[in-house]
Formats: sequence, structure tokens, C-alpha cells
Amino acid sequence: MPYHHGDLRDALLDAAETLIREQGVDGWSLREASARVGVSPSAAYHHFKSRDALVRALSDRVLVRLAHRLARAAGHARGDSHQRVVALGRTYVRWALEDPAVARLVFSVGSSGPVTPHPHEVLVAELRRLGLPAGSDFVVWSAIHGLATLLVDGLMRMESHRAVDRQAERVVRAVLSGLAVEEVDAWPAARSTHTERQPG
Amino acid sequence: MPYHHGDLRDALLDAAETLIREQGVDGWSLREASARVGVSPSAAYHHFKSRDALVRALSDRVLVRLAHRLARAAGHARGDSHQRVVALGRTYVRWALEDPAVARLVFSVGSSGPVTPHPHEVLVAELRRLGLPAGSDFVVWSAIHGLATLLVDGLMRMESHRAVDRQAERVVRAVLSGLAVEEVDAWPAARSTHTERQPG
DNA sequence: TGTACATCAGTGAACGCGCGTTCACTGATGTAC
DNA sequence: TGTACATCAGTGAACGCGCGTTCACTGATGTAC
Repeated sequence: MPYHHGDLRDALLDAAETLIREQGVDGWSLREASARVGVSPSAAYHHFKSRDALVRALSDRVLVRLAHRLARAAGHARGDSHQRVVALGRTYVRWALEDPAVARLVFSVGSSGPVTPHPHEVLVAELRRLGLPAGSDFVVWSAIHGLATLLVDGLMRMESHRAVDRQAERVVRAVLSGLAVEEVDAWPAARSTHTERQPG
Repeated sequence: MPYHHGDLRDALLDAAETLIREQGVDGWSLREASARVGVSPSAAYHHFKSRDALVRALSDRVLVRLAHRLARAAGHARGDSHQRVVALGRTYVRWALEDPAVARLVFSVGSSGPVTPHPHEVLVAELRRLGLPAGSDFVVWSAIHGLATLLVDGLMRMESHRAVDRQAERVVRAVLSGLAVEEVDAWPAARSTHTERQPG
């Protein structure tokens, strides 16, 4: 075991992520993560200002990975014009269910400042392709995020992975159809964490 | 100060709720709640099996109150046929934003067994009035719950209360319009926590 | 190529903390006769 | 109406726990000359 670890920062993030996956959002500690990596608890402070800073860094890292996965899913989609957004929604929900504790972390922490790419950006890009006005993203995001959190938190339960996929599709299609029908005047001004954009 | 409190159970729930409101979901402890009530930490164990049991009882209590509030809001709604569901959505989101920490608790804990009335039941009843098929509730619930959680967790931000209300309305209207347009075959089977109902 | 030295990234002991839960107890209340 | 007694709902001290963070330190690395 060399005195210098080499990549302790990433190793700590990995350990924290694994512990969260195994023991839940609150089931990990700086001390336990350090122990897993084989390093003293104080070593972490050369890489993170505090426990909280580590959590935020982890959330950022997970968001970036998710954004890539979403973009890939949209890219592979085939079928009607809504199919790319359906793929996005399905992927978002699947991701949350595959790794519920980590998803809960990300949902509650968000990103600390700008993160690139950001899942929200990916969604915005897809809706622009459909010709939907700025602001639609917040409607679609709500719907799919709601499904994801209800499932992750156990407030809604579904029989099978297939059922989850179909429900994600239903939700996205319903919202997209509805957006096409509804009037577009007077969008409320909203912003997401990662950008200060103000949809008109 | 009499030796017997009289209604310690409720007093502890009140104290816990206040502490959560003041200090966040994890910012309270059995000990602190007991201290606020003016009782020793062990007294709580004559009323709750554990800290966790207290949390669940609190969540149940809050859910019942929310359900009443939702039903009242729907009852007061005037306007087109969708207006009652719009009122439901607006009330749900307002409630979450007024009391974000408590809402987070409820969202993460849910109900322990059957709770009457349950917010979900209220929604189901309203959608039935509209002639929407069983299962629509899970689509509408997703959308409105998503908006609520995104706002509560700070992932989405809105300028004003008015903007929040309008966004809630947009989301509900988009989903209802979409549900009217979409095909109704092959609804995924889903259940919510408080009931074992299986929408066809 | 070798050496002096600054900087970086670890160690490990200690800090104070508040927590949930248990236990043997006791004061207050209610019930049977 | 009074008394004996079971039950209920408190007390308070103690338990063991793991936590985040700090501190003075030291071993390893890299750089200047």
C-alpha cells in the first residue's frame, strides 16, 4: 500500500456511491468511506472541504453520467417524432429505479452550480427539435420526474419493469399531446438549478 | 406541571412536526421533541415503539390533513370541468411549498398502511367525475407530484406564488388534454401505498 | 546527476457531540368490593 | 364512602455508538540549481 493513493478523490466518491447504494442515502459516513478506501478519516479533508462538499461533488458526477445516458437513449430512438422524448423519459425512470438511493441523493441535492452536460439540457434540446416552445420542458420534466420519485419512494408500485416502461411512455405521450393542444400564452417564468435561463 | 401529561402522544407529534418545519427533515430527534414538550426522552416509548414509528404516525396525520384540504379545494372550484382537478394540483403544490420540510418527510415516508381519507383517493374521485378511466390518476399524480418535488427540492425555481399556481394549472391542463387524446388500451397495472387497487 | 528544500497527501489520536434505547423506579389514576 | 391494589404514564441515569472535524505530525514527491 503506497503512502500516496494516487486518486483518492475519485476513490472516495466511488466508495460513498457504493455505500449509498448498499445502505441508503443516509447510510454512509465520511469515516466509513475512508475506511473502505483504506485511508484515515482525515485524509478526505485534503480533497473536500467537508462531508457536504463530497456529497455535492458526487451528485454532480452522477448528473453528468445521467445526461450522457439520456442523450444516448434519445439518439437510439426509432419511431414517431415523440419517440425520442419517450426514450428520455423511460431512461430517466429506469435509471432512478436501478439505483434508487443514489437517485434520491441526486434529487435532493441537485447540482452545485453548472454541470455539463446536464440532464435538463438534454431534455430542452429534444423538445426544441419538436418545435415546442421554451417552458414546455418544465411540464415534461415535472411529469417524468414525478413518476420517477413516486416509484423510487415507494409511493407508487408497479408489477414489472415492462409496466414501468409503459407507464413512462404513457406519461410522456399524454403530456406531449396535451402541450400540442393547450394555449401557449403566459408561460410562468421558471429556472432550473443548473442555469439561469428564463423561458419567455 | 402535572405528572401525567394528558395527551403526550399528540404533543410529541406536534413537537416533531414543528422541529422538522424549523430545522429540516433530519433536524429533529426524539430527545429534542421530548425536551420541547417538557418530558423525559424515555416517556415517548410509552406511546411509540421507536423513533421510526413516530415518524410514520406523523406522516399519516399530515396525509389525512392534506386529503381534507384537497377535497375542500376541489369543492370550492368554479369554472370548466377541469377546474376541480386544477384546484387539486394547485393545492397540492402550494401545500408542499408552504411546508417543504414536512412535505419532504411525507413524500419519503408515505403512509403506514391505510389512511382515510388519502390524497390519492381524492384525486381518483375527481378523475372519475370527469369520466377518465382508472389509471389516469397515476398519470396526473405523477405530473403534479413531479412539479411539487422539483420545487420543494430546489431543482426548479419560480419567481412568485402566482407563477407556481399558473405552472400547476398548465401541468394539470396539459395532462388532462393529453389523456383525452391518447389511446386508453393497455394501462400498466399500478398500485399506490394506501390501497391494493389494481387499475384495469 | 546530485542535492536542498518546498509542497503535497497522507497518519493517528483526540475533541465534543447528540443520539436512540434500556432499565429499574415511582407517582398518579382508576376500579372492585 | 373508604380502602386495596393493579395499571398506566411518567422519571432519570446510564448504555454504547459512530459521527464530523481539528491538529500537529511525517513520509513521499517534484522542482530549482
